[in-house]
Amino acid sequence: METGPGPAGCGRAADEGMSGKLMIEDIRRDEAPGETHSGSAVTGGKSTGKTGQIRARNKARIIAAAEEVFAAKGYAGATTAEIAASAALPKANVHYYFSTKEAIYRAVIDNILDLWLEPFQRITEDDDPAEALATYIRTKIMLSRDRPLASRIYANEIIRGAPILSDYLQNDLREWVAEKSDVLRKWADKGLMDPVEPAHLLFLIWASTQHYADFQVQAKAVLHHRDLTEEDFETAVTTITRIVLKGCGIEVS
Amino acid sequence: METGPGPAGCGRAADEGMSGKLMIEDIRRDEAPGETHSGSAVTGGKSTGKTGQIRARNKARIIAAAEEVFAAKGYAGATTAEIAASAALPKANVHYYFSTKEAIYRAVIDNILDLWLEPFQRITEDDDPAEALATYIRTKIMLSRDRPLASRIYANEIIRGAPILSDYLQNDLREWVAEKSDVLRKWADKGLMDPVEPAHLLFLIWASTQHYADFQVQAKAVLHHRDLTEEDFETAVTTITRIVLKGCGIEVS
DNA sequence: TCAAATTCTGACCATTTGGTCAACTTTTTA
DNA sequence: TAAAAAGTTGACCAAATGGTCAGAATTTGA
Repeated sequence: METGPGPAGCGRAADEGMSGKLMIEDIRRDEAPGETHSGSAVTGGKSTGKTGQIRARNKARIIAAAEEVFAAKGYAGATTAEIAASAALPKANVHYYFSTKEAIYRAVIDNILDLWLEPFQRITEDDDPAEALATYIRTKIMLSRDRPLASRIYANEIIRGAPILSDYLQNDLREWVAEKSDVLRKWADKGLMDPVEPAHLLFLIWASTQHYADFQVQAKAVLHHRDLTEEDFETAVTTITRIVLKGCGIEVS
Repeated sequence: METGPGPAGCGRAADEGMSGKLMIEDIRRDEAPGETHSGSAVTGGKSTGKTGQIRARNKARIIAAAEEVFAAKGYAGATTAEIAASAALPKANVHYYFSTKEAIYRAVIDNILDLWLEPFQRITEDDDPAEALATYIRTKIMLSRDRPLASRIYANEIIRGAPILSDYLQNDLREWVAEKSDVLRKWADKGLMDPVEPAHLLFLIWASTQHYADFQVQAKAVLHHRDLTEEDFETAVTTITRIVLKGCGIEVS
């Protein structure tokens, strides 16, 4: 029997001060011994207080290292030893900051979520559809370019059935999609675009943009055997944007 | 150090008679003891000859069971014990047919590849763009509906960097995409569609159709908490088809 | 400056896991 | 029908892995 991250549950974290940037309930749970410092897992960076300096720095290092390992090997395939090695820390030291492998994983995922929804939030009814969608698509592609590991980890989590993100999917994401769907419907009502099934349009955009991170080796192999270039990403933006806008009957002003 | 499937290499299999349906080089490699029977791993099914009856049946059972486990847990997360349990066979019996976990995995992947490229091959220059693309999109969505596990395993393999499929990506897939790109360009030349970057268009179609298998829990959570219905898939087909065709400036006759 | 708090780490351990094996049973073949 | 071939399986093993811990080293605060 797999020991993996228990099927959701996500006990609310009553822990550290986590700069409340995030409305999403904090996935984080059991950390290490005496957590009494300031600054979030990574965001905090150089933190403010004098204490927790080392702590914040090391946790960030571990999370960064873990991101690489989890992205390449998946949850089960990642070993704490490899994460430790990648962070250039003794394994026991890693366990000083994160009591379990799952805790590391949660921290990594937690870290990714802001990144994921922020560009999404910016779309509002008053925006110009063409510009709003174009910007959204571009932002998503750039995220695939700049944070491919984050994208892969997210993809992996969802493919596995979202063992620790099911709460997030069913609450936060669901709600936000409902909101944005409203926006899209309003645009359609105003005659600014065709009445396209909103959620499915969003799926199409997510899928086709994240593809460049998740399926990077495939794109690479198919396009020219070499690493994707700036130009590739630019072409991706152009192609997807054009198809989506024209496909939805959106006039480009 | 991970023991995972070695980075490609894919030694050509000189083994069993594999009904040569597939041009793709057989991934399969080390099987069990005395392989001298007929019928492919699964396709063969009830096979023809008298011998190999049990063998074919059991291998198919193991592969089917393994598909479930690999899809849910990923390569590393899957255990031979769980695969055996899922196939309702003793672990030692599984190892009688497949000497290693990697061998099982290769058989599973091998089995998926036909499935993957067959609908793709049907697109030719003489087809009507609208109809050809519509059919392709529909077929892909139906594949996501009917074989979600296969899709997830493939996605997982690519996300991990295609450790055993890199040969396939760089040869077969690459070549086929080049061919189909030609078709798309010809269509554009004939004025049947806009000159869209072919490979990126294909990426968009692949990504947005496979999304319904790979990100099924997400789609489920976002749409209505329940399993995707026939109608959901139908809406997906309609939405994607409309956007792609209109977006590429393809007239629907 | 010195005690308390925090951080660091090598050694260690229980469990899991992929894989082996020899004895046994069933099926095939002649 | 009997020997050969194929299939079955419980018991076992070495390696890998997540996690613990006690003591040493360093940093912090008064």
